[in-house]
Amino acid sequence: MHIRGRPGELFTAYTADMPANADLSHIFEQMSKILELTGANPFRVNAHGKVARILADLTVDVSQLADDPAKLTAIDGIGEASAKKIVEYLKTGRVKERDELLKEIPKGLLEVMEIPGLGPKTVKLMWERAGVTDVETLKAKLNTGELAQLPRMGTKTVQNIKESIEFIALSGKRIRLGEALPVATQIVERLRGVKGTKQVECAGSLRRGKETIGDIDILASTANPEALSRAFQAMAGVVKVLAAGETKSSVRLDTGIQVDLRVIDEESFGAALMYFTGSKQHNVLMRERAIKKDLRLNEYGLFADADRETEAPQSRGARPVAARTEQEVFAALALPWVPPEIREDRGEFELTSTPNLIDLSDIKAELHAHTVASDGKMTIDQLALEAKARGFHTVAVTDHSKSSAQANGLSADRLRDHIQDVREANQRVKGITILAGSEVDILADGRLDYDDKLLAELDLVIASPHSALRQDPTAATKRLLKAIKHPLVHILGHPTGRLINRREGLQPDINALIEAAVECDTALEINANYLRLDLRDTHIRAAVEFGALLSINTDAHSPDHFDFLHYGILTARRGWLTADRCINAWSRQRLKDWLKSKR
DNA sequence: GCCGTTTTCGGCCCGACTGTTTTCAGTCG
Repeated sequence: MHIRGRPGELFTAYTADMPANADLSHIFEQMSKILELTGANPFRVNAHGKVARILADLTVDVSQLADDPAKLTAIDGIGEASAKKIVEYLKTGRVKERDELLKEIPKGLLEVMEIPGLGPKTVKLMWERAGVTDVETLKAKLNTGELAQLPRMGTKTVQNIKESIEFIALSGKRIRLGEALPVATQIVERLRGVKGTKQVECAGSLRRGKETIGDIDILASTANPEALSRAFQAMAGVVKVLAAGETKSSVRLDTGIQVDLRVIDEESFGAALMYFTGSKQHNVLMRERAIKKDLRLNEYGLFADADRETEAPQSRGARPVAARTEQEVFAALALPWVPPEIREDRGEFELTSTPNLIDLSDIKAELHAHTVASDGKMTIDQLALEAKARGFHTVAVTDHSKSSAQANGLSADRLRDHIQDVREANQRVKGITILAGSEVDILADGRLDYDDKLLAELDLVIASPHSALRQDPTAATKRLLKAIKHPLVHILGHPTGRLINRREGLQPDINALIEAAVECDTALEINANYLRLDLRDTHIRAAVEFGALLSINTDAHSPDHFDFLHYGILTARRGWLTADRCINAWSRQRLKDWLKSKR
């Protein structure tokens, strides 16, 4: 899935908020599930699931591609049949095949399939042989003992299903990056302290820096696997041990987070780290790549043995071609080392060298921070000293504007005084440049919250949406475009206003915003607060592709919020951002010149 | 259903763990 073009046309395609994309993705996902349940060809099931994923990742509105089916089939993974269904949906609002499929099963069964431990085979069996049609009938029949009569259905399985139902009722949602990473770091530290332990690393979607994660994956090598597994299962917060094998243990914490530990030989640590880091789709392509080279890739290494009829090579004592480090394995497959954050099957297999993605140490300026003047906890001086302690050359004071009354936004008069205070602080505090800025509300119609005369007095203007976050996409696009094109605006702050797991936010035509941002030399923010991560990874990728400037900011309200930068960096890396496109990584002078160019 | 630097047909990634079995199916990642 890698197509280039201009914004608004076909181009590398990555996620989006277009309703048609989301609807179609859901439809294909549903068809995949029903096909699986009715025992269709697994590859057909998989193909539908893949189309669902592609549609969810697309940044262009799929309806813009539908005038010519060739544009659709040009996308890797979408063939004639899927293209037809997409076109059918856009024309009629339905997909006939999906309607037919829905008639084949009780709708509640799809929900039953979501229960951990229950797959298509079991659900089908329970439906056909015990009359289970939804979660409610399942619950009832679990209690009557009726289900235990089914083949391969013992008391343990029944108990596990009961517990799984309770569990999804309690948690359900994926955990945010900023909530999972501190937990994982603590576990990794703890396991590193266990005697005999050699290496412990985080893998999975957490290592890839995804905005939300399903569970925490940890990899370790040790001279004493039993001790490590015991220590893992005995950790504070463990409420249930879900699995406890020789190489894999799995526990659930009181917070509802599931943590998996894999114990791996030192010799195959790299291969295993790669394998358990994923993504799934990236791994599939890596293994296919191995097969094409007459090699076989698994979590034990890359082996010179493509014969899948035989016993696994590691079981026969075969020596791997590469296994100890990820670098070795990538190199043996004629690939540069790919940073974990971009292992998503979004074009990484076309790389000829490791991209120089932005790093935490590149960031030299914080351009979005609040003080006690609005809703922050720091004084101007405290903010400046914290930024200085983080090694920054510049910090901007950007308190809220008057319409953000809930955040004690500054009236025009208060802002004038505040600017003066910042100027004085800039004289007083040595070793850092303090900019007088404002996070100005973008009103629902796109007007800004201060007049131009006042805005012109500021060194830096971030314009952000804070209200009317449910307006329709067309209005949202118009509103944000107006802010981007405003000659006094430097940065568009948290463009969609989304809150992960809590609020969808605006759904503007992101490509239109990017195009305008490039044209007007306005930077788009990557808000590093883990609740926001706005822009999101796929939007960043599109912005990077079209040469927009980006600004990674923590939106700090207190000193510890500076730590959010890590999440912003991970997200930026997922969007393939390099330091030269990020204004926070520029030198003091270059940044100053750029800010001046808008005055 | 999708795809093609040996293919328009015949393939499609790989292994661990659990619970039920007595040799393995189902699920998961």
